[in-house]
Amino acid sequence: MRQWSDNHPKVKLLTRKRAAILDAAQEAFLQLGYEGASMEGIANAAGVSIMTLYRHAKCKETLFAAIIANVCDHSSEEKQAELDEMMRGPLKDVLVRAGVVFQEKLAGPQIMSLLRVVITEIRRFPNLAEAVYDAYFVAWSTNLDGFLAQKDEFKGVAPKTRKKLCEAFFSRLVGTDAIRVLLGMKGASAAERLERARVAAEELLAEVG
Amino acid sequence: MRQWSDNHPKVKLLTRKRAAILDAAQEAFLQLGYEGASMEGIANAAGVSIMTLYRHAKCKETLFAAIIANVCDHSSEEKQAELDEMMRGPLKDVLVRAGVVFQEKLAGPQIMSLLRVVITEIRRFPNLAEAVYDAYFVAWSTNLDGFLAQKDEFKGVAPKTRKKLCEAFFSRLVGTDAIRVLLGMKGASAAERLERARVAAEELLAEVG
DNA sequence: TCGAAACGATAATATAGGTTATCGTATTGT
DNA sequence: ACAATACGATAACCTATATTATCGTTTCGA
Repeated sequence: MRQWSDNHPKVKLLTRKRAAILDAAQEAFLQLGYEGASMEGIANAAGVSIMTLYRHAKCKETLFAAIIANVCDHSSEEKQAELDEMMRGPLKDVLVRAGVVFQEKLAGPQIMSLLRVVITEIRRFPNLAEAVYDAYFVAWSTNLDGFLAQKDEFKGVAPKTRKKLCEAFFSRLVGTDAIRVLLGMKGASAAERLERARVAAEELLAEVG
Repeated sequence: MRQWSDNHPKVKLLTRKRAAILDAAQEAFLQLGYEGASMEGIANAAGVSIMTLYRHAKCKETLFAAIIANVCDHSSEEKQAELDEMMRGPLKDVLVRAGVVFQEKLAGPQIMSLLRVVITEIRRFPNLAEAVYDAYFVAWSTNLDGFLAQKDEFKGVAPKTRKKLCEAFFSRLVGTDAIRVLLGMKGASAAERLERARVAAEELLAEVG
């Protein structure tokens, strides 16, 4: 049987054991980190023996890399579906809504766990960092850029400028709140996030009259 | 001889061995993280034997906690000195200058290493996170607040409002740049940081006419 | 100078966890 | 049903590293 390191980009779930291992490993790595998660613990959580775990995954490192890559891919895919529903209504409402959701997701356990574990392991897995950044921050910016490109208000804006505006929009929404949540402290309130999104939206729209 | 866990707040450097251990431990922990740094490695780097290391530090955990606390204290102290020189000239210039320095220090190796290691170890050392946040972000905000309190432009501003404005000022300067640097990616350019500081300064000053 | 305290070298202890080997059983596809 | 493959249980191996014990030597203050 082929191992995950052989078919790198897409991890196929051939059997239910494979899926169980994938789930358990993802849970363990995101929850406990690379060093904190043990192969034995992952095997137990998946309901398989250690040997079965090793028959599917070459070693801990490749398993970890496959899991993180998989989480990034999955994150990008499901974002696309959400965005279609989010991008309806008046332009400013869309921006504010997107800004709030962006902040909530960023402070949520999924992305935060991902950021923490990848930040911790930049030495061991230098290439994963950019993948995670792309999967969240670049993805949001790119999606908003594609949306704005179809709006009349942005007909006269150069693509490069439009891209910069999108990046600045989301960059403005990070703030010390992201640091606070990364440090395990309580994040901003819903009201604060809404207000921040409003200001960022107004700032963006001010650029196009 | 007393150990560091006995006199918690201030770690006195009684002997040159103590200082060497403190330096080596700080270097190792910030560079390699808590798990990545070994007691043997610290002892070697300090030029002492492992036994001497253990005679000064009760265990690895207390050593780590003492080091991080010490770094936070030292960081706050030296910030005060820099600020006195920074806070001269026209108000807007001061704000822009402070904004740029804040961003540069934040993206610098000192603070970034500190953030990374504390983010990694929030489970084991839950109380250190807030100490680090206070030592950098709260300290900057508090210092700016104290400075603005003496300015005529802020005579009519309520202290609570002024405090919020300071927090918002620095929060605006974090952005995705901080995440990028935490992930080991290249940060913003000097020009981008200057421009961001300018906008944040204008936004702050707009609140007081 | 003298005795107490600090120091160094070394070894031993203890634990944790990644990885592999073996061998017998269960599952599965044809 | 049968052969190939997957699976499980167990043990063993190996490494790294925190921590302690011992004992002889050095340093330093009174």
